Amino acid sequence: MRKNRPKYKQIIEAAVETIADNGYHASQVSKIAKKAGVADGTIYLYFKNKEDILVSVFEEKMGQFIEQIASSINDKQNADEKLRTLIEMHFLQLANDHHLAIVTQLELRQSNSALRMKINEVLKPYLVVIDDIIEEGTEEKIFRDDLNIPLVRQMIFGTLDEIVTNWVMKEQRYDLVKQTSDVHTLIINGLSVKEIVKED
Amino acid sequence: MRKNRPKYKQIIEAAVETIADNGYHASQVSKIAKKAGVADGTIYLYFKNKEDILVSVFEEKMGQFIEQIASSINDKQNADEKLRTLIEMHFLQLANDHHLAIVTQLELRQSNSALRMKINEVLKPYLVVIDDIIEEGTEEKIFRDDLNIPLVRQMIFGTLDEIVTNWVMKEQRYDLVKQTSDVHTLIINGLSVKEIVKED
Amino acid sequence: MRKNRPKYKQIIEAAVETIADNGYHASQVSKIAKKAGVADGTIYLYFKNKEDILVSVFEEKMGQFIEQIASSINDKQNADEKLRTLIEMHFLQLANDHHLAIVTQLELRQSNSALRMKINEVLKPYLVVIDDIIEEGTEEKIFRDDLNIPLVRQMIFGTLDEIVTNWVMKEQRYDLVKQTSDVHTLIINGLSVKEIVKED
Amino acid sequence: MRKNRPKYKQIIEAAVETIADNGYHASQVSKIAKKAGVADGTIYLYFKNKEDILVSVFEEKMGQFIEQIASSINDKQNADEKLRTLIEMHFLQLANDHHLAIVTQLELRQSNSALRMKINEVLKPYLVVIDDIIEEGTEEKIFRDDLNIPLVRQMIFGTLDEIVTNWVMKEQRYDLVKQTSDVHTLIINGLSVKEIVKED
DNA sequence: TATGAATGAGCATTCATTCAT
DNA sequence: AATGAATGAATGCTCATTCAT
Repeated sequence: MRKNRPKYKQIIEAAVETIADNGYHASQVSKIAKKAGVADGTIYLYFKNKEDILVSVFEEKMGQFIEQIASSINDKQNADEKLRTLIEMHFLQLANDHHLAIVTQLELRQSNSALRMKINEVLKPYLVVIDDIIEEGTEEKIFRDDLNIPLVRQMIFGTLDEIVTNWVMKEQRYDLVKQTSDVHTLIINGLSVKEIVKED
Repeated sequence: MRKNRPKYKQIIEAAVETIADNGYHASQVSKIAKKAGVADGTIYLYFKNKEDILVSVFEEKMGQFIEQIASSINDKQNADEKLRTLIEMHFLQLANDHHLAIVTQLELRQSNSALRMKINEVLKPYLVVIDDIIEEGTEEKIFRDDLNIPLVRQMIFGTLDEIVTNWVMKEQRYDLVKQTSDVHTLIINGLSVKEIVKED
Repeated sequence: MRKNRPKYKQIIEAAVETIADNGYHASQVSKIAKKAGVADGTIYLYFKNKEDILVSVFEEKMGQFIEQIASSINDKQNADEKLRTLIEMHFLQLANDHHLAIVTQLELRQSNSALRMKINEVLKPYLVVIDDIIEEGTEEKIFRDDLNIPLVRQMIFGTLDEIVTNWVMKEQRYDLVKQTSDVHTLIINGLSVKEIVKED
Repeated sequence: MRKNRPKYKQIIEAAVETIADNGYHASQVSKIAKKAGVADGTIYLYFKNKEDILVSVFEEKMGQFIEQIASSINDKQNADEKLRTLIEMHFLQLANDHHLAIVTQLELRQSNSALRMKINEVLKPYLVVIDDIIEEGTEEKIFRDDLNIPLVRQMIFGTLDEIVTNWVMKEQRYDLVKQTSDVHTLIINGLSVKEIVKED
């Protein structure tokens, strides 16, 4: 299988680096090939075309990303803990791979709609993970039972995504992972003053 | 001032339509010129280059967008009402202008990072409006006083943005404005079950 | 009309020269543009694509070629004279334009089938001219009345074409036009010994 | 000798089929190798390069073609009969091998001039056969004694070639061999009305 | 102001050929 | 003898921008 051959991974890694360093539009196939240490033509033994490289980058990296999160969540006891872990792992993984963060948050968004449709497909399993947590929380009576699940999912994903994008655009100058707790609280409790409510 | 000359607005409108109809990458300067009813060269009497057209589109349209929201908020009594109004107006304006929604949520994101930085500049006044609401809510003791304001702003903006993008990608098949209340509740109260707390 | 603008003809001439000098496959668009003294992009203001340049070369040159022959034939008195004139003009014109001879006899034949179909279309009027002569000769009782016209036309065209091609491949080292009379006699009388018949 | 090894012939046959099915330009070496059931690299154990494959195709096929004609002619009594047989065999063989007809009349002509020079070399023995018939006819006083032999040969070959090419381009929809008699008469007697001559 | 013809830099992809196994 | 993965040179076309009119 082509995906197991060493050059496949070499090219994927080279693509991430090239895009992170030069930006999406300046990442010619020849540049990726050079960084991967293969000939231009070799690229086409492993990928159908340039778009296929980019989709594969996303598939490989996001596949790991999502698996990592899914497995970290597995041994958590309740939806609240799972949500906290999801946030933390989301931040942690991108904080640990600066190249990947730049590529996913900034560069790959410049792709045309066809490519972005494919990227959305790759993201679907992540959205399912989020949906499952919401449902579990509702069953555990930790979350409200009248939640509009797609909407909640969009809130969670939109929040995390925007936070990471801001962090990347601020050139990653602060600690992303440290925000986990605040973000978790915001999503769970919202802006309102709970204590006031409790004191009723 | 160039912005008051009739052709300036003609070109801006032509750009929005062209991008909405053809997509970002298929919107050549010549196509925009044709739709605006001017010669290609004329474009360059009003705009420095193609990027300048796109930034100006965003400035003009977002300027109105933000003003509209800011003025709607003005006569609301408290931060909670203001936030609800902001959400509603955000949704309402994009729901009322399909072209604009496609352009801002999908097409303009395909621009390179340099252009996106400039677009972020244009968005700043909107972010200030959000920040002000958060501060006001804190002062009114409606919101918690330990809120991390940039984080909250990112949550609010990221949530709204993601919701609108999903709606555009689902081809605007459902009523966006009807989601206002749910989104407002989510942001104010989060996912947690308040009633249990109240029943203490 | 684009065909009357001076650059159109410049490019056509440059294409003929370039192909004659470098051969069909080594005639890049950029080379043609350079010889025409225009930018590469200018080519595409006058021609749809590379194939369109080549078809146009053939159309222009063959158009003149055929017209020249047709008009020379006009004032000839009978089919025999017309045939002789056709042969002479066919040879004369190619003998007078070495570049054109190389291009039509050798280089343009390397084009793919799609292009050659179009080239055949351009040749059709020439074939009609030949057919008309054959019919006229039959009516004048100069030619036999049982002639298979398409076959005769193929004989005449095939003969002339093969003779010119041989001459081009022999690097045009002998006088092509001088062959007119021999060729004419061959086509009119064939190989057989007429005198024997006459002696009856 | 390489030509006797079984893979040599396999590759030749695969090349003819591939070219007939896909056209000259779409007949990559890898496609020929696949159809021949050998690895790409194996081709280069039997042929110097791609051009060598094509020349060899022509050599093999034309060798048989010419031999067939030469031997059929052998037992004919006079030049007239020999010429008729040559025409008939030329048509018959191509009519019997549609693949070969397409390859020789259309596809192989798309090769560059260098290859066509080599192909012409292969054809030389055929031209000699034609020359011999002409000379014999002259000696037998069947043909005129003032014939320009190269010219006559070009007429004969050009005529046959053009007729076959037309037949292939008309998708071989009529009976080529049935034309033998007409073509023979045309070449021997030309267009002219013999009876007029006789009346002298 | 306005025009629009002209410019020319930039790049994904194919495929004949090689060579380590 | 045979393989087939790897190579890398080579090119048509687009489109943002300019500038003579």
